This record gives sequence, structure tokens and C-alpha cells, in this order.
Amino acid sequence: MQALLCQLAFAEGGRIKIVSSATFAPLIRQVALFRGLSPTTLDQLGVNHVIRSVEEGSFFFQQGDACRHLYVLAQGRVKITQITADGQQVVLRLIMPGQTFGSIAVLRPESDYPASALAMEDSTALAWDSAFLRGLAQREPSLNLNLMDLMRIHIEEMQARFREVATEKVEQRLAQTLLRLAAQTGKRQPDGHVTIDLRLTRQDLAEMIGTTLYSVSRLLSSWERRGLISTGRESVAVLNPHGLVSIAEDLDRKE
Amino acid sequence: MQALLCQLAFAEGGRIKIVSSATFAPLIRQVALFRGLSPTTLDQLGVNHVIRSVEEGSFFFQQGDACRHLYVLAQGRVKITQITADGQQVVLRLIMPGQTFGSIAVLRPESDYPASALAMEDSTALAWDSAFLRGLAQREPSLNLNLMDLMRIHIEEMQARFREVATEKVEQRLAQTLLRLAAQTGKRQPDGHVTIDLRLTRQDLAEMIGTTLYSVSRLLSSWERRGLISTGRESVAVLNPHGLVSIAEDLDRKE
DNA sequence: CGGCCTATTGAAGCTCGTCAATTCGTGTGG
DNA sequence: CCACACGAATTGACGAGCTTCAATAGGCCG
Repeated sequence: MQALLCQLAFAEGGRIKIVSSATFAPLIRQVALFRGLSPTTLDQLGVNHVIRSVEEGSFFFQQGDACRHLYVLAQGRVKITQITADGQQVVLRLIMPGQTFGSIAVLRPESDYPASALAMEDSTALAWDSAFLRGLAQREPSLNLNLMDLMRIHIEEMQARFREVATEKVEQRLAQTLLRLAAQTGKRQPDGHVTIDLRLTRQDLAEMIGTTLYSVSRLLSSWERRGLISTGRESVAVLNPHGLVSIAEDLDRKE
Repeated sequence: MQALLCQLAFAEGGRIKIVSSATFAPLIRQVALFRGLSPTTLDQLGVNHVIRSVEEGSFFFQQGDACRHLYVLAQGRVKITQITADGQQVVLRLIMPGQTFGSIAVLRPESDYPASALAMEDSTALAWDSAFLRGLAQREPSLNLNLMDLMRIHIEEMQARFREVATEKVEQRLAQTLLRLAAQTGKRQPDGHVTIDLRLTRQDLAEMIGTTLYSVSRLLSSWERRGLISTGRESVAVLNPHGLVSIAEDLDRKE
């Protein structure tokens, strides 16, 4: 384990801090993956993890690394990405605190991570050894069921995104994505608007929907002119969700 | 169960035959999902299934149906599809004999199938009740592990396809898909060529990669002119795999 | 203030989708 | 057995949508 940490720190320039583990006991009880587990098991989970802090721009793991740990994000934001041979990147998932990533690790002791986990800001995650979790799952069937349910959700999300990118126009996909982000993580402001406090660049949004940062910028500008949203550097506020819905459903072709 | 069969038969016009179950015992032992299970369990699986035959063009299940069964295809070919609000279709998977589909059913008693399973030719599948399988999994942890492994493979496939459709051109995706089909199900002919005996229309290929049948037709014609493949009605033979690889990797832009 | 990352916008061009017309191939029924 | 019908496939023309490149402006931090 220590070897892995050092290797990653070296490879990516990430600074690794080891933090007191008592801090995170409440978090563990809220994680979907650990729902319904016995107090004994939860205690074991509270003891047998490692805390990893990774600074912005560094990786928790990279595509192709041997996958030996499952992570739960405690603070920060992480994006799960794949890079193509010619350097293009796609964003598969955004991870918020309390969410699980690297769960492939539990299944196959000898496989590699199929994607990379990049910290979008300084982030801290709890890491469990996959062999330890496999042992735990033998005594706690709920753990397996929870894990399968996470995988099911993940499959359905990827299927939906594949369908979207295969059938819908950039305009629709972007509107859809903004609505989804607003619903998941947006915060309602005193003035009634919903802001997405995620700091996503135009580039990030482009990689989530399979387009270029230029197309994203053009669309956001035009929507701002129409009063649907208000944009800022690395931020978007949704002013008129209904307008975005009609774009997402392609109800307003040609005006 | 009988009610479900009748309902589906009615809804889709599918003709349902109930066949002797002894026929399929050897198949069950070869299915990846059932690998490593005890002989006792395999016997139980051999007894507690239902055999469903569905004729070409009918559905084993449709998007939104309550999902109560897991299927293993015994003969025929099935495609797993999703349909968009405006009638466009995408093909998520092709199922060949021995492969499992509808596996989401096992996890959530009360959920719906997220996609449809359409018989591309007259097909027969074994169906297990999801409650029965959940019970079985409590005594056979291997079943859970196998299922999770299938799900892992499925996730990685969908991630790869998302990356492709988000970053690659139609040309590359089509070449990639032909190579994949040739590797998975192609048969080497006496003359050394590899034919894909799947009967896939241009439309099917288009729905697999997110394009139109016209683009597929144009590309296949041009590749045939260049001697890379030989095409026929609902069939393709790969003559020069290496040429397709260089197209898939975009090594020959502009000639 | 200067440097760097992010964002905007225009212009040009290419890929791809769309529509329409036609041909090809397969199975059916007279 | 041939003619016909129907689905599958081909091909051309056109244009919309999107990417690409380049130039410029904006915002934030040291």
C-alpha cells in the first residue's frame, strides 16, 4: 500500500497526507455502499481504511494501474476520465463527497483500473483494500447487494449517455447535462435561481457530452442572450429550467 | 409467470412455445454466469427455469416492463435496444447463444427493464425467476461474484463505446465494430477470409455506432472498392483486417 | 502589473445527416 | 417458373451542424 502511494505521488507530483482516521466515522455510515451493514462491520470499516489526500490536478489512480483499492470521496471533487490514443479525453463520471469510485477493484484482484480518477480540486478520500472488502463481503451479503446496486445504476447511466451521444445533437445534450447537474448538485439561491456550484470549465462540459469547448461556449453565450442562463467563469446559473427542457427535448428547432 | 408470458405474447404477437427442459442441461453448465457452481445448484437451475421461444421481430421483454426474469439465450440472436422519445433506436448489445441478458432483474425485485430485448431471428431462451436466483445466491456466493463480473464487463464495454462515439468519426467506429464482430463471431473461411455470419442490416450497424444507414452504406461501398471487405445483403466479409485497423486508428486521414 | 488560464467570437471547411430516386436481392404467389 | 412485391442497399445532391484554427478579450493570482 505504502509503495503504491509513493509511486503515485512520484508519478503525478501529488502530495500525500495521512490524516487522523477518527474524523470520518460519520461519513462511513452515510455512504450508500455501506447502507444496512451491521455495527460491527461498520466499526471494522472505520479502522481498516487509509486516508489519501490528493491535490488538484493529481490522480487517485490512473487508467492501467493495478486496482487494489475502493475509494469513498470525503471532500473535494473528482472526475473519472478516459484518454484516447490521440490525447482526447472523455469524462465518464463526476464524483461528489460521499460517492464511491474505483469499485471495479473489489471484483478482480488482478485487473487494472479502466479509467483515471483526477482530483478537480484538493481532495481527500477513504481507501479500502479490495482483498479486505472481499473478505468482509463473505460475512455481509448486504455489501454485495449494495455494490451490485451501484453497478446497476452505473450501467443504466452509461447506457443513457451512450443513447444521448448517439442520437441527440450537441445542443440537446448540453441542455440535458446542465439540467442534470442543477438537479443533482445545484443550489437554489435567494432570488430563486439555481446555480451549479461545480467549477466546470467549458472544456469539462465538452468532455462530458462529446463535443468541443468552442461549441459549448457558443451555446452558453446564445442561451445567456436569450435569458435562459447566466454564465460566469467556471460557473453557470439556470434561470429558466423550462426553456432548457424544451431545448433538451428538441421542441424548438428553427425559430 | 404464465400471466407474463401471455401478456407478452399478446402485446407483441410473439408465439410462445413451451419446450422440454431436459434438452438444455448441457447449455447451463457452459454459461459464464453459472461457472463454478456446485452440482446441486446446477441441478436446481436445470429444473427451475422456463423455456421461452420468441419469433423473429418479437420481444423477450420491452423497456419499462417489470423485470422479473433473467435470460440465457439458447438459440437464435437477440439485440438489446433502447428507443428515444422521437423513435430513434440504439443497439446496446448483441446477444449470442450462451450469453445472459436481463440480468438487472436479479438485483431489484421491483424495477423495470431499462431496455428491450428483440429477437433478430426465431429464438429460444431459458428464463429464471429473479426471486429464485436471489435465494440461490445466498447459498452460492459464486453466483454473486459471477454476476458482478458480468456487470463489470458490461460497464467497461459501455464506457468504451461511449468514448468511441464521443471522440471518433463514423468511419473509425464502423471499422472498429466490424473488427470486433469479426473477432467475436466471425468464421474463418477456407480461403482465409473472415466472414461475419450475423445477419445485420446497414440499419443495425448504424444503430450500433450512432449514425445513419446511408453513411454505413457509403463507407462499406468505398471499402469494398478498395478491396478491404466484400459485402452482400446483410453480410460482410473482412478481407483485409489490417486495412480496417488502420482506418479504426485513423492512420490514413487524407490519401 | 504581468502572466496564465479561461472564454468568446469569426471565418472556413469538412463530416455527416437528410431527402429523393433508383437498383438490387429475396421470397411469394399466380 | 416467372413476375411481382417488398425490404434492403446504393448513390447523388444539398445543406445543416459541428470542428478547426486563429485572433482577441476577460478574469484571477502571484
